[in-house]
This record gives sequence, structure tokens and C-alpha cells, in this order.
Amino acid sequence: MMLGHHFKLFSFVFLYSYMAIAIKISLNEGIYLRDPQDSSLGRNIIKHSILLIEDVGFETFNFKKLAQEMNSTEASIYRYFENKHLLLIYLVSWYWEWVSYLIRINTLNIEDPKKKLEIVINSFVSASLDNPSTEFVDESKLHNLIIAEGTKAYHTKEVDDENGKGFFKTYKQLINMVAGVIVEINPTFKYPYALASNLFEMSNNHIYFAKHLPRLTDIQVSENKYSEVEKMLNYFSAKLLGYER
Amino acid sequence: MMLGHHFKLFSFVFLYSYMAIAIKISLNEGIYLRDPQDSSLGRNIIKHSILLIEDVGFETFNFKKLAQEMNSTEASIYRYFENKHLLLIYLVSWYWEWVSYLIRINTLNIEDPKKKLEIVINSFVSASLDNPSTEFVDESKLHNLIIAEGTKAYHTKEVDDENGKGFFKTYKQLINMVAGVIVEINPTFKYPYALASNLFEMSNNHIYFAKHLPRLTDIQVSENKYSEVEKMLNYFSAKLLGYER
DNA sequence: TTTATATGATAGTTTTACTATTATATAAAA
DNA sequence: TTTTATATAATAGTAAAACTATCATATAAA
Repeated sequence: MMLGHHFKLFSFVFLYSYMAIAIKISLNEGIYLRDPQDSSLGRNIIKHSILLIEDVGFETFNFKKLAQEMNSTEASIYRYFENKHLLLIYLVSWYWEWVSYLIRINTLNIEDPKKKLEIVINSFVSASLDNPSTEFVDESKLHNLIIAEGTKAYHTKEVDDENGKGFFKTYKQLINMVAGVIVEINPTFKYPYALASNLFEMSNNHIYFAKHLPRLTDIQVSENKYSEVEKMLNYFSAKLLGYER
Repeated sequence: MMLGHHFKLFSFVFLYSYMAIAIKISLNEGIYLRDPQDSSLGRNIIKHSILLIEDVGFETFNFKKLAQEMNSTEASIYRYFENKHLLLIYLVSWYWEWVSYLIRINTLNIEDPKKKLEIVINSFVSASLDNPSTEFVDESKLHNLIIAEGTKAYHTKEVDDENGKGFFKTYKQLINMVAGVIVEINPTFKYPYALASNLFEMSNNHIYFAKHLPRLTDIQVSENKYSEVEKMLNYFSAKLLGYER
């Protein structure tokens, strides 16, 4: 039993350091003041900000409440992020990077681009499920946050300035990868980037609509089961790119 | 000359009262404390808030700045709207109502549902152009505001509560009308509401992308000329609903 | 052991988001 | 015409949000 406990602890530590090396998410350094992945306080900021924003909404979320929630201080959080807007960009970027990673590993041995696009769509819709990236990021909660608040990261007056600094590069790379798959399926399709970004945005939008404004969509969701959204996006893609399913 | 002046004034008054009767936009009364259409101060709030939000962005916009801009006081504005969030809902609702109105009058004598959908798409894309609704609402600026800030009206923690109060009814009615056209074109199409809302959101999104994050789209826009967006949306619709263009 | 660095504790400033009060102008009712 | 109701302006104030600054202490690196 003592040995068992010891082993468990060891495997946890191993798992953790493996994760940290293997898929440490690398994000634009301009987003943060100090890399939150490099300290337990930083990881706590990420962890609790996901929970708190999801709970109270981005508008009512602030660093004071976050500090209380994690038993730290406002000033300490300000040493990691200039303001809550940049923290949101960090979280959203994390999500984009995570979805990219999911798509990359799940399409590794896949040749058929139609099958690849199915995996892309499945990753958009259920990036929450399967393997978690790290113990401090709850992917399911993060996905919910993206669905409700994600577009606020780039719908601001600072978008051009921040885009110039490369803050949205991970999103553009993700869309670029998906557009590549679309072109593989149909090289004559005129709107690969628009379709790629639309599939991503539509996925989040219609999950949100199903939950809050159901008359704006046809699909239904129940308890984080998004199979109808997935079916719809696959249907749209097949129709637009001209293949049967 | 005296007569001329008098006549001009008269025609202005006539025009104004005609407008007020003919297309006074009726919006859910819960959105405002006092109907801004009923006083010149109220109309000034609408007029200047559109200009100011478009100029500084919704996050940095506040009632103090708005009051300065229109030579009034913060307290006076608060008698019309509880807070800036409800003012945004008002402006967004106005836009939805205006687009609905445009679609209604422009499809009045049209029989062919495919032609109707083209008019719908044209209204989504260029609701800014053609006839203005009233002299105090700059439709072109309002459209820009919707493109940049529109979805913030319903991406909040209050969405369920406010939806219960009917604040988003005009949006749902608009989408319902468009879904009706879609069903006319193809009665077997499984996602009429999703396609309708997606056409609307996609229109705004890709205009925004073209302006600020061009690598997320394939289309280009120049100086409020959105013909490429229109072409794309028509292409998407035709493909999805299975007809030639 | 020294020194650098991170965090906590505390306090403070400026701006935002309101609320309250009174005065005055204007419109409606008597 | 006078009274009365209502709208707006002017002013002042409060509470919270969004930071910034300082110093003490704990911990890690040199």
C-alpha cells in the first residue's frame, strides 16, 4: 500500500513532466508579462480564470474576484497579465493551439482528406472530450468559455494593433491547416479559408444558439453532447465541396 | 425668399412626421426606460451613440463620453437606458428591425424564392446603402457597429433572462422570415434556421475578417463595397439548397 | 551565505458606473 | 392665463473596477 501510493505519486509526476515537455503550449510572448505555464501561481491563474469566467461571464469577471477565488492577490495576477482582455486572448489562443494539436495527432495516419475534414469537425465540436492537455486546464470548461466569450478576444478596437503583434497567429494557422484539407478535397473550391473559419465559428455559434437562442438554429444539444452540430457541419461541408456522405 | 424658407421648413416637418409615422421602429419596451424615439434628446442619444461606439469601440464607450459628445449630461442619458449594454441591445434590435423592413419591402412583388433569398443576402450585406430609415440613424455607421460589436448584445450571462423578456425577438423574427424563404426554395432542407442565421452572421463576420484578419477569409472588401461577400453567400446558399446560379 | 526573484500584504489613484438632489425650462391641463 | 406636471441640466456624491506603488517575506539560484 505504501509502495502503491508511492508509485501513484511517481506516475503523476512523470505524467506531469511529460506533458509539460511534450505539449507545453507555446504562445506569443507579447500576450503575457510572465509565462503563466512556468509557475504554480501562473498555472493557477489559468485554471481559475477558466472556471471563474465561465461562471460569472467575462464582463463581470475581474482580477480582484480571481485573486479571492485562488487565495492570491490582485497585484500578483497583474504581474502575469496586463489586463483581463489579454488574459482572454491567452485562453483563446490556448484553445486554438489545443484544437490544432488535436487535429494534427488525429489526422497523422489519415490519407483521405474527406476523413481528415471529419476529424477537423469532430475536433471543433468536441475538443472538450478525450485526452486533456494538462492537469491545470479543464478542456471542457475552456470549450464552454470559447463558445460564450471567444470572439470577444478579437472584436475590439485593438484588433489591428494586436494582430500586428501576432496575437492571433494560432487562429490563422489553425484556419490555414483546415483550408489546406478543404483544398485537398476540392482544389477548385473558391472559399477554402472562409469555409474553414465558418466551420469553426458556426460550431461554437450553434452550440450557443441551441443552449440560449434555440430559434436561431435547427439543432439540439444536451449535456455537452454535440453530435447534431457535428452532423450539420459535415453535411454543409459535403454539400459545399460536392461529395456524398 | 421668406416663403421659400417657410416652405422648406414645412417640407422638412412633413418629411419628418411622415417618417415617424411610417417607419417608427417599434422595439421591446423593456429595453429602454423612456422611448428614445419620442424626444430630441432620445434621438440624439441614438445618433451619437452609434457614432461614438463605432469610433472608440464598445468597451471604452461610456455614458459620460456620450454626454460630452452631445452636450448633455450622464444623468440625462441614464433616464433613457439603464446601462450601455441595454443601449447596445437597442441599437442591434434597431438594425434587425431595419433589415427585416428592407427585406419585406424589397420582396413585396417577388414570387421566385431564389430571387427573394438574393434580396435577403443583399440586405444583409448592404443594409447600409439605399434609403435611410430616419435622419437620426446613420444606417451605414450602424451596420459597421453591428459588424464589430453586434454579437456582444447576446453573448452575456444575462442572455437567458433577457431572451425571456423578449429582447431578441426581432432577431428571431428576422431569421424566421429568412428560414421561410429557404424552405420555399427547398422544402426538404434540414437546416433552414441554421442556414438563415449563418448567412447573417457570416456576412458580418467576413466583412470584419476582410478588414481586420484577412487570412481568415477569401474575400476582399474596399470602402464599404461588399460585393464579394454577397457573391460568396449566394454561392453557399445555392450549393447548400441545390440549385444553379 | 549571499543575492536575486516571486509572491503577499497593504495602500493608494483614477476611471467607470451608477444614484440623488435641486433648479430651470417647457409643455399640458385647468 | 395660471397652475401643474414633466423633462432636462447642473451638480455632487458613492461604490466598484482597473489599475500602480511600496515594502516585507519566502524561496530559489549563484
